[in-house]
Amino acid sequence: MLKPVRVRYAPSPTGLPHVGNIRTAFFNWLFARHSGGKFIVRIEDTDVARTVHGATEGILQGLKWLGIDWDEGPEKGGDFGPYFQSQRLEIYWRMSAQLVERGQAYYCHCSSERLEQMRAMQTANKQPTGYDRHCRDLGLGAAPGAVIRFKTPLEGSTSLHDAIRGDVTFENSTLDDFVLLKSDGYPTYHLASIIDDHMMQISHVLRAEEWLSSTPKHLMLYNTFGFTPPIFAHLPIILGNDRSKLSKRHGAVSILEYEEQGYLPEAMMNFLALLGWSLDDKSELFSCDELIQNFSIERISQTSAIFNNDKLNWMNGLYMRKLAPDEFVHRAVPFLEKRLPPGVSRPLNLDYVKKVLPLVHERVKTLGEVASRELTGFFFTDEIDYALSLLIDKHLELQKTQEILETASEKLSALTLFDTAALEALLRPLADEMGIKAGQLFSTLRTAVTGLSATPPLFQTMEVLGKAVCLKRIDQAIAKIKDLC
RNA sequence: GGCGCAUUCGUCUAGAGGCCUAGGACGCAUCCCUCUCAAGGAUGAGAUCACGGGUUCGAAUCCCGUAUGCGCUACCA
Repeated sequence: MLKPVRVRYAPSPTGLPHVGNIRTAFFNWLFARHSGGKFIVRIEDTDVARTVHGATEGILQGLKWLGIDWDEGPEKGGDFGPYFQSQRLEIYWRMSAQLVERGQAYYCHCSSERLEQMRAMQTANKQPTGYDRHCRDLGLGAAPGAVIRFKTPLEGSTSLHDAIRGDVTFENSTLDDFVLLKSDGYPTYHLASIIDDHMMQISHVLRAEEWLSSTPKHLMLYNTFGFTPPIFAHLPIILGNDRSKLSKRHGAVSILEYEEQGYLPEAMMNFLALLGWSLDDKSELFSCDELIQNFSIERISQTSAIFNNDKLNWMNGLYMRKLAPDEFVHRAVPFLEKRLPPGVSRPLNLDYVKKVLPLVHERVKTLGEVASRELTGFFFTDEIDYALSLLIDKHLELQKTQEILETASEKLSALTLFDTAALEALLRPLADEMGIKAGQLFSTLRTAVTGLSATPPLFQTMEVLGKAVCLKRIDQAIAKIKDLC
């Protein structure tokens, strides 16, 4: 009979939720949802020294932001708790003591100094590093500073069948007597995860490839405890653009940073899914439901993937453009409120914002950009600042530019209805009348009114800015030219 | 040093012996659209499938070796 699917995401709270880490969580979640199983979150807070305050909250927030919910775990409980390993210490003590009693593990009194020296010697002699089993047969008892080590078989080999990589075999002789219980009373990953995975009835372990090498240790433990091991699937690692493991120096690595920058969770989800998984040779865009429906371990790739920010940006832009106008406004407003310069009065005028945002909707790659100086700054700040050279068309004289602005100002003031249609009807012929190209007129006005050379369409921009602001800025541009003379 | 995993366009990938003169996507280039920027449309450049041997009538696909990359080699996970 097939065991019900129960998978877990077991982060250790030692920092912000890394995208690679979250991707592992995501694949576990997809697999659980696809197969109607349970997704469990278990916090592996066994490294007291490296534990970062607030890290658990950050990890959970990252999951929530993406829409990854869990069936058992922190904030939720469940029938197999507690879901923090720091609250399960008695279990690990009992289990490791049991192994010592049975002669399958032993107390080791070696000091860290001795261990360091030993390792230094081994490295110097180009010997494989590893514990020399000094205490293995000494029959030592518990003592302050002692650890419990596993009695790794000296001979034979351990094989596993990985769902992604196939059969992998390790010679037992290459494995040392690893620590199960540390001297501070906390278990190592090896001990704790095996016990918990068993007790929580985990059916499949999908974890990052860096764990592949220690899987034989885990298998040995399953074996000596008499537990049935789960199915293992070791996921490819996510790399930075220089092919090394993705880390801080590659830029944003925390899922929370992406949230702050204004990436859409649905886009991030789609992008992450494609990092190590694919459906076929065509499909790229998947909704969450489609991912759940189509996900399978068999289609996970074996090769590590570089996190390609360009593609993420493209995909995010795509999802942004697919947002209904109202939805876009709804999601963008918080970013505007937060990121616009302090000089802009709050709360923002929502009616005005609703007119501005459609103009940048298809131009923006992230929600955060919505508040960028280049894109919308001129809509919100009173003063715009730009170099005079930007105002003067390459093919026009300073004098001519001034003339253009003055004429435009005059005509514009006479306009009663200041909307896109009226502006176009007025300005297009004006270029002809003045003997210049429409593009020259428009770009001169664009700079005067926005301070930028690239903006949304001029007439719409001017309509949103309004007659008063446009005239004021054109006059300021004229003054700017006069100042120079 | 030891052990393990991997190796298809710059990047993400399709490919499970003949459908591959290797397909898609991002990025890039050119053109179209156009008041600028985007968006959109079209076209194109870009991979002797890491290399070398086999197996086979036939290999990107199977086997072996080499190289390279990555991971592990902690009282970290």
